[in-house]
This record gives sequence, C-alpha cells and structure tokens, in this order.
Amino acid sequence: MSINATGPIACRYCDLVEVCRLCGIIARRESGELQRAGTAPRTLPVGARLFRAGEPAHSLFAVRQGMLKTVDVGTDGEEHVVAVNTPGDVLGTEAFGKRIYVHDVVAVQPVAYCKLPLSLLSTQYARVNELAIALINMLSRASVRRAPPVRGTIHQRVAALILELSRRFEQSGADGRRFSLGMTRQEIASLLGTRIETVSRTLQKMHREKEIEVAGQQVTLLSLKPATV
Amino acid sequence: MSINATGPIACRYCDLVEVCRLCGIIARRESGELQRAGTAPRTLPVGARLFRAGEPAHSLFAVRQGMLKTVDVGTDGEEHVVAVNTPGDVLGTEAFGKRIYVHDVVAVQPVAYCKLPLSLLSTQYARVNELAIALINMLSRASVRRAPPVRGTIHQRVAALILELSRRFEQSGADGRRFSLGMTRQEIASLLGTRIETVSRTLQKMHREKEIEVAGQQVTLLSLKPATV
DNA sequence: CGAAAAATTGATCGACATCAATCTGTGTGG
DNA sequence: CCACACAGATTGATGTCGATCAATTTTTCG
Repeated sequence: MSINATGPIACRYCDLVEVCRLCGIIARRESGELQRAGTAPRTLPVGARLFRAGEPAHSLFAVRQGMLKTVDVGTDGEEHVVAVNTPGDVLGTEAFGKRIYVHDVVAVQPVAYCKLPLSLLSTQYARVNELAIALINMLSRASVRRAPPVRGTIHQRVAALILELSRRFEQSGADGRRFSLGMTRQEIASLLGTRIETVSRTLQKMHREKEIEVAGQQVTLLSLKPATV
Repeated sequence: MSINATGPIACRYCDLVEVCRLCGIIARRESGELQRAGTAPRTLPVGARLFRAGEPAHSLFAVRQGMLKTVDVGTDGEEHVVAVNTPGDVLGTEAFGKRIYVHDVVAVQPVAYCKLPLSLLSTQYARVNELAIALINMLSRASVRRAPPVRGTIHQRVAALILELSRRFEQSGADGRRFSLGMTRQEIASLLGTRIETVSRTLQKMHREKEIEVAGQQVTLLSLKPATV
C-alpha cells in the first residue's frame, strides 16, 4: 500500500545538474531547487517506456521521482532487468556514440522526470569548455555505477540490493530505513539472476532472522546494515 | 605454448584513436598506422600493474598488444576479476570524475600500451570542441561495453567468454578461430563467478562434445559459433 | 632434474532450480 | 456489496548443477 511518499528529488542530488545548469535550463535562482524554466514537468505512468532499444536518441533523461527498470530484450522477446533507476539517475548516456538507445527503460512506479534534448548541447558552444568537462565527468561517473554484484549467494545479493536501494534513498533525502522495493519479486529475480521463489524464500528468511521486516514491497531495515555487504 | 603471435593492434582499431589524433600525439602521417611521435613505446611484463585502485589518475591508457585483467581488490585483500582487457581497449576512463583509479589493472601477458596524460587534454583548448565530442563519444561507448553476462549456466558463461574473446581478436585482425585464453583457469573462474574445477570440467566437456579444442590456454573453435550466445 | 604452480579428475554435499499447490490482495462486474 | 478472477506471493517436495574436499597428473621454470 504505502509507497515512498517523498517528493521529487532536489536538483542538487541529480547527476545531471551541472550539465543542466550549463545548458541554461535551470532558472537563475541561486538557491536553485526544483525551479526549471521552459519545460513542463513530465510524468510517466507505470508500465510506460521512457524509451526503447533501437530508437533514435534525441535526449538525456533525469529521474526526479519514482522508479524505473532498465531491461534487455533478447531476440526471443524475453526481458532481463539489468538495472533499477532511482531519483537522481541519468538515463540515455550510452546514446552519445551511436545516437541510438541500447535498452528499454520502463516505469515500475509513477515517474517524474526531466528531459534534456541533445540538440541543446550543441547550441551552447559559448560555454563548451565547461560543459564538455561537466559531461565528461558525468559519463565517467556513470561508467562506475554498475549493476549490483551478481556474485555470491542469493542471500548476499538480495542484501546487497536492499542496501544499495537504502543508500540511494538516503542520499536523495528519503527514508533509507523504510522504503518500497518498487519491483515485483519477478523483477527482482530477473535483476539478481535467480528465480521468483528463491527471492521470496530469501526475503522470508531475512525476516525470520530479524535482518529486515517485509510486507509486500515494503521493507524495513532491522539488523541489516552496510559492511555486511 | 604458442601465444597469439600477432603484432600490436593498428591504431584504427583503438577506441582512443580519435582522442589521440586530436591531441596531436599521432605523427601526421595520413596512412597513419603505429607511428607515434614523442612517446617511447611502453611495455609491461606479466604480473605488473598498469595502475592501482586509489592511485591519483594522471593518464588514460590504450592496450596495443597482450592482455590484462581488471580486478577489484576487496577489503580482505581478495581479488576479483571484473573484466579482461584486450588490444584496442581504453583503460582509466572512470578516473575523469574523481581523478582516482577505481580498479587494479594487471598484465596477464606481456603488454604493449599507449599512455595519454590527462594534462594533454587541457592544453588542447584550441580544438576543444572536436576533442570534447570525441571524448564524450568514447566514454559513452565504454559505458556499454560491460562485463560478460554472469547469468545462465556455467556452460553458457564459458561459451560467451570464448566467443567474446574470439570476436575481439577477429576485430583487431588476429585469428578469431584459434587463440589463447591468456588467463589461468583461476582467473577465468573469478571472472565468471565460479570455481577453478568447474571451469576445467566445463572446458573438457566442451572438448568432448566437439564444440572446441582445448590445450592449456590454447583454444580452437569447432562447432561453437555466435548466436549460440 | 626437481620443485612449485596449474590443471585435471573423482566423490560427496548443499544451494538453488524446478514443479506444483495454496494463499493473499486487488480490481471488476453482477 | 459480494463473488469471482487474476496476478503476485508464499510454501512444500524433489532433483540437479556447481561447490567443496581431496588426490593425482601435467606443465612451467629455476
């Protein structure tokens, strides 16, 4: 029932903020929170796609609120969750090279997001130095933020996922101790490279052993703490 | 015994080539193969490190010949192979942001490489536009080239690794049907998230079933072909 | 040649997949 | 408003792939 009921992420926590500011999209308010000039707030309902693999890429996106999944759709049409995307994440960066998106990105919760057309980047030549460096730094950071480790036992992987989500929520100002997984067991299984029954059993086990409390997608951290990773 | 005895990769196959050219390192020979001005050819013996995690980053590197492994060294000192690096790969790109390398990179074969000091990038402001775009495209490509899938059965993962190596050798002009794995079973096991005995058994099984021929690190592809992935 | 590292092979065990049934919650139409 | 349908989640029984323990064998190299 209860979903992370926090508001949209503040711009200062967004990976895109430097690029965004330099492109002149953010209104010139130095206190600069969510103020954006010229662009209507964009939203996406559950199940809708931000973009699809193979589509020509014209924009970068920043997640402001809600959660999405990045999926690989195999030739057989089977989909594989390769990442979850939370507020502050920038999506579409792999498109700079070939100008074609390489994944499908689907909302698993109602999503609010920002859109930065790539065309804007090329009209900002006056500040190209600063901008280029900001972009380069951003891409560089993105290349480090990889998928959760698909190593170790399932217990470790589930724990790692929960802690990673906790860390992200915490970092973007939400509650890091009690939050929603945002995904179905099926999606978690796909992300961690295992099966739905195993995810379920593992969560129940963690509950029994008082590491966490689970009720549907709602999770509360008890004894589970970082460094356990 | 026999190792991939091909020469160094041609610059035109290197991911760094555009950046390199714009920085004026490559001599102005339009036929432009391996000619590099001002920099001595650099080599690395087996076991030596190109750089270590935590070191201040001052350069990008491009692999010309040989093979390296990218390893994560845990707090307990245990090392985990997260990628193998072959000619044409660019290393150190994650360092743009924090100016600190995030992995150890170790030669598993004798290596020849190019070094591009980051300082050069900032002295090329005249061509900053072109350069920035080249860099951005490169980083973008790098963010896609991920680790081999740590999914599916061991058989599938081993097959995927072999085919990926085959593809890379092929692409850089070497023989894609017969080549050296370059790594010990231990390193392969670490990369694929399994155990040395399992790697050995799997390779033997593939041999028995005439998918490949194996002799030490030397591999020959028989019935194993792409699309099996 | 002899020592050490790497690789292979065998036996056994456990974690996770698989198959299958049940339960819970949510939305829908009578 | 309740009954029903359906998707998601849980729980159980059983089988199997890969981990683990252990012993050789092969290769590498001083």
